Amino acid sequence: MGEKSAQKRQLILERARDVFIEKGFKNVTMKDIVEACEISRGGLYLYFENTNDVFMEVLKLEQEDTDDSLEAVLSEESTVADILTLFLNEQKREILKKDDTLTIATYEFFFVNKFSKKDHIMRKKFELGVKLISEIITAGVATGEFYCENPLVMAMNIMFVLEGLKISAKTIGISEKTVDEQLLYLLDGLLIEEE
Amino acid sequence: MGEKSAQKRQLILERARDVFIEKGFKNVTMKDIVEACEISRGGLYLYFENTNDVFMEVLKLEQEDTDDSLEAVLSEESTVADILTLFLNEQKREILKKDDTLTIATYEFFFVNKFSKKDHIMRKKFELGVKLISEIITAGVATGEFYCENPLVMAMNIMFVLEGLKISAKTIGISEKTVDEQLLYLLDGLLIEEE
Amino acid sequence: MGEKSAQKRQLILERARDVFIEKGFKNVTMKDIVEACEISRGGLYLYFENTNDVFMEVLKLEQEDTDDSLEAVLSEESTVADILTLFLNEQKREILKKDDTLTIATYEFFFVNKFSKKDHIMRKKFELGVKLISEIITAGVATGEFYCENPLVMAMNIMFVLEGLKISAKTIGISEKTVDEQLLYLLDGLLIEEE
Amino acid sequence: MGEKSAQKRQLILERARDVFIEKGFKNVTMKDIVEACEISRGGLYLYFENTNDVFMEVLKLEQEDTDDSLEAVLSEESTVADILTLFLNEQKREILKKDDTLTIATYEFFFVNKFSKKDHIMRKKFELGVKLISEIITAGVATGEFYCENPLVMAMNIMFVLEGLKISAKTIGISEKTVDEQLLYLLDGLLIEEE
DNA sequence: CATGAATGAGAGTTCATTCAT
DNA sequence: GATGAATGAACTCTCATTCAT
Repeated sequence: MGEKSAQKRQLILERARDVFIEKGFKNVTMKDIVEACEISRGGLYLYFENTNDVFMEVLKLEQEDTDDSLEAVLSEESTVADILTLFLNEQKREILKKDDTLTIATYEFFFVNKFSKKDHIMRKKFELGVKLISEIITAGVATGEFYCENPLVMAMNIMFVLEGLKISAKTIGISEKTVDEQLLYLLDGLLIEEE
Repeated sequence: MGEKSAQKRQLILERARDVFIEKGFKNVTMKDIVEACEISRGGLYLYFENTNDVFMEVLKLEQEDTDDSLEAVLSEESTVADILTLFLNEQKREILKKDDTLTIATYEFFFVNKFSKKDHIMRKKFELGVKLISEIITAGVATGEFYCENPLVMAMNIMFVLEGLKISAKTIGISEKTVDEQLLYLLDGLLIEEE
Repeated sequence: MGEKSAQKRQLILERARDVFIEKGFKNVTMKDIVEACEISRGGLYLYFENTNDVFMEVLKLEQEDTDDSLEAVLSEESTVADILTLFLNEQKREILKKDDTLTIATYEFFFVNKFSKKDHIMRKKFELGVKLISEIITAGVATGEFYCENPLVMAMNIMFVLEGLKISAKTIGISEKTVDEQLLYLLDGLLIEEE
Repeated sequence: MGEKSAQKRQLILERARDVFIEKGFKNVTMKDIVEACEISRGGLYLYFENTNDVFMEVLKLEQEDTDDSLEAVLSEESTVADILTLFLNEQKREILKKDDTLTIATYEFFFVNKFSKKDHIMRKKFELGVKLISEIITAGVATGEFYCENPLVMAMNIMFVLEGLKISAKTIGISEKTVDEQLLYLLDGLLIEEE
């Protein structure tokens, strides 16, 4: 694929991303993407086989961006409590974001498409989150900022709560207050109680 | 609608339930339901307007069943810890159930269909769970079995974890061990630590 | 058919008439009529085979009413010019009536259904009109009120103008002023010019 | 839409015209047109949205043809009486044409579809007729061939008679003799009576 | 007579996918 | 590579009509 094609591919993915954000995954047709890209009907098929294919690639790009922003968080020097707060705030933003998320599309996609653990982008993201949090916790325990008996289980717990908040936000709806309450509750569970 | 029609309606809902379990929500067409029910194309429309309509009714039935089984749990006399364990085990079963859940269909349905808080079946179910758990906790605190500063927030926390486990089971996959770990973690957070 | 059935039949025709007025002929389904009559689906078929059948009967009733009102016009003693004016005003009302006419339904019906001259209700109505007008003209000529060389051709001419106005009102739309202008023009063609 | 598509569009309109002539407007389905054109079900939708859309375009083409033939009539040099006769004969032909007219379809179409005066093709055609006739009359009055006090009203009168004849031909049926009689009557009303 | 559930044909419409240019 | 016309499968939905009760 030449330089030019790569550019076109990129363009398609950007436009397709908007479509998935707007309509979720299952509601998006190849026609929708074609129209959003101002490309020819047959043209799209030169780059992607079907909406699954397109969405996978959109997701990969997305992941790269997330990784970058994660790194940014970690590169800042601060106390572990601060880092965790930063991370949780980032999550809060994503949970409450209304019209600019691939969340719904992503869920819909992985309901239907099954992958091996190795190739499972969503799973990887989850595991990365667990790893990050457990490392923060471990570090916090070391500095005496946190108290935690089993950092891994706790990290997973935090991730499940976040996941629970995310899906609830997209289904039953959730207030900012509730999110704050929950994040605070998580943090409180870690902090050494000062008596 | 006479007695007989009511029976047929019931039959349709049962068969439709199976279809939704198998295919989720978005993938189900009126044709699918017609075929599962061995009725005529037009026949289905005598009872339901569209798949939304059918699914709503399936969900209502489902809810009634859940309510009944919840009552069963509560009617048994036992310690609050036992009741909570019972409840969590029930949830565990639902989380790990493979091919007999409306979970995916339900998520798909509520991604797309928005309701007022009042009419939101899924939300009601969530709130019922919160209420149940917080009552158990409060009771447990009274008997001295549990320790908890804010039962409501904790109850919500438990529900979000459960929700997180449920969605994760249907997307990234989850092992029984992980579920057990998390449920135990929740329970541990409540029990008075014996030193 | 017993007394009771005759009543029901009558009711159906009245309700069906409203439906035809509202929707024309081609747009009306048996279902529409059933719903307007609050009768059972199969019930309608006990009285009428199809919408054609229903409409024919509606039209017959309608015709009887028209005949009665025509008679009323003629029974009043007055000059022929007055009678003609009365008749034309009656026509004007029908031409300009907006939402209470079978006009469109009637046209639609006779576009599709062909009858022998003998059974052609619409044709009979036309011929009745011609007969009436030509008699009035002849009478007017006798009294010296009118001038006319060929009353029959003129009567037909008047009927065609009326027909033209009626169809135009329902297709391209027509103002009251235009109708008045035309009716006056017709009358003027008959009156002896006073110099 | 390229050259080729334009050709196909044209083909569709021609075939569709035949269908409308045969079945009127309301009876024609997209399927009918598809079958008449030997294209695929979806193919037709590339060019037209629905039967309304198709019919509108058929009508526009038709109108262009009429305009051309009108011009032809006017370009011939002759007395105004001759021109009027020519015009009326053209109308006569259209009134009596049996199986090659869009008349019924057109009426059915405009019964149901309402337009603003500006966009009303049928109305425009009517107004064009009025204009043409009134110009002929005015010219005739100038040359002394005709006598007429109000050319516009008379022109409209002639158009309404023609309209009445047309609709009557399609509903109650009408003989050539009757048409001739009426056209002669119209002409006589214009000619200076030689005493 | 009367009901209304049930059937099945048929119309509308949308798209994934192909293919000649 | 790129285009976009064309196809045909699949779905939704509506009714005329029948028939057991």
